[in-house]
Amino acid sequence: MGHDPWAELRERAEAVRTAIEARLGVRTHADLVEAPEDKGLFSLAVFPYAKELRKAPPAIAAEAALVPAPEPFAGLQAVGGYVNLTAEPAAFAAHVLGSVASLGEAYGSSPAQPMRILLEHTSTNPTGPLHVGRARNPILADALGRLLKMAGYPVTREYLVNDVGRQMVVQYWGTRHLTPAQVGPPDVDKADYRFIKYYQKATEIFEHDAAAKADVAEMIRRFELGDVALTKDVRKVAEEVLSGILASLARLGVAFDSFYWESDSILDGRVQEVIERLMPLSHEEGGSHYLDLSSFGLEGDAAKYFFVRADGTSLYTTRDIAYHLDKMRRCDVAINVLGEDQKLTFDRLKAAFRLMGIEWAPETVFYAFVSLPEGKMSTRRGVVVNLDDLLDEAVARAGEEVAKRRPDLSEGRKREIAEFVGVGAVRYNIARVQAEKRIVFRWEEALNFEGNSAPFLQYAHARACSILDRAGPRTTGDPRLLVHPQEQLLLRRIARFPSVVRDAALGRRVHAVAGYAADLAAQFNQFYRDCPVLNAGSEGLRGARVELVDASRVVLRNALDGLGLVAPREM
RNA sequence: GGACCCGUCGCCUAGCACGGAUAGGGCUCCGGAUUUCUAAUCCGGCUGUCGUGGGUUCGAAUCCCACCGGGUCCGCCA
Repeated sequence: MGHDPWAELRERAEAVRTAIEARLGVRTHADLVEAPEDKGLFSLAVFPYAKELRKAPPAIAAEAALVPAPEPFAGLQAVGGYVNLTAEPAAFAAHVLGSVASLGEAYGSSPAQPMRILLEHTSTNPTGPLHVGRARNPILADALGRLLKMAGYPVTREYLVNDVGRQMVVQYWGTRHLTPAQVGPPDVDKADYRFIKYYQKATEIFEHDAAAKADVAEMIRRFELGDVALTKDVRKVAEEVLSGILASLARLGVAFDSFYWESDSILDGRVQEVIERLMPLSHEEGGSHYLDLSSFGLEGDAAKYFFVRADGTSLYTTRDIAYHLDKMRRCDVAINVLGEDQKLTFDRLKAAFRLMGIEWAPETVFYAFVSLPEGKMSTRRGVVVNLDDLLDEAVARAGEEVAKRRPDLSEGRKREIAEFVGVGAVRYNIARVQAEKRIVFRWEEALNFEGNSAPFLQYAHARACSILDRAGPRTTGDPRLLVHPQEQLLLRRIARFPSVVRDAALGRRVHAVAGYAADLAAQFNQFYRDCPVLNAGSEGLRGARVELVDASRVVLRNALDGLGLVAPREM
């Protein structure tokens, strides 16, 4: 029994299609599609054959329906201009549950693939706390990483730490010249909140203090000319802030396998190597150098890719190239998850690679921004919702719900449930939307606990666990008894899971799994309503339903896990 | 100005790369369901010019063209 029952069914259905086309004697090819649920598993629209056969589609469908169909199909039905391939319910149930049983807890995952994937995401500048606008990056990317792993690919999740540049130096200058009293108390006693106060105060001071401004300008100059001690000191500040950011991400369930520090690439000479390599390809303008990318579909300023200033110092573009050359050595496929504001930047990077004669290029997944009803989030204008605030609020709200629903539980247990419900609600609400669609952040939507939400999925999982707890030791059931319409609909969803995961991973479409999971949970709830498990009519049916609930539990758990959500035993 | 992205019930959203059967969900609102496995559930009802106009096709939310509205970018910043 294979790992992917749906793919196997589709393969058999494709063979039926081939047989139909042979019987009709057509050269025209028609596509097999998944059928509407009340019409079978797959269906074939015969309209494309009509022209070649010069016959009416219903007549063609009737002729096509005479072709025999293999197990577990029941046969072909002609309906108008369509031929539908229906499943024989008992055989279908046995087929699906057999597949699940063969993989057990790992059902949904595909065989290991050799292609190494390096997934870079978040990589937000280590100057302060993460806000909700940026939080879409880790939520989306972490789920993508989980789904890729489930689809069989070895994935390394990497954070590019930009501990280089003027912004970092300004912040460092603040920590050296300003006192905690001057910058004021942070909103939260956490490194990312503490250090951003220095950055904010420093930029404020430069507006009216010319001496201070000159001082930091001098520091930036020293930094850019390669002052090693200064570079290392600045990095220490970045490390502190990063620890705060990582703590927030950890609460979301997001972790990294590696970190790439930009300062390292400068100190160990990798950036200098890139400059030397680009020089022969470059044009010079006032002592600085750039690549001309105008033959790659770029126009105007966008076509001038400056990589070294007149004083010989590097630009972020140079370090970007150094970074991606390094990445290229460490993986087969590099995926970067980025805000849509980075689109042109990456077009330029890819063009630069081609100019260098490099065939390889990183792949990009872009997402649109999360904005507030009043407009764009802006740290400078103070119009932001920090990720930590959102999580705190979500968990507090979840806590109220738990207190209402489960007064029987201990305080500690209630807190645990509130945590995964609140955090899950936030993750799900962002993961469920197509990346390229912009999201307007509204509290009432982000904290939705019913309908299409994480708690809805988690609840279905807890329900399944509860039934299994009460069911006691497993008895052998007969899967061929699972012919109730709700059972068949549930089995159909379970069957599709491995394909859904693979398609989502390969298409980099995380939201597809969110939609699938919600659909699965809804169907499980309908099955729950119509099909008693513990009090099923016979031992054989009871055993089979217990097995179906267990299969549902595995799929719900793995779907939740793929989205980075906790699958609770109770809530 | 140019490039790229988005535009589907009152609100949010799926479907669009591979065109097919009455365009699925969720929220809101109204009305129901609990001697049975967790009611964060389920059922019923209301709600749609798929931005607009053309084109291709037996068939268009889906493909093509134009336009409208919104977003993002076009630094020797990162």
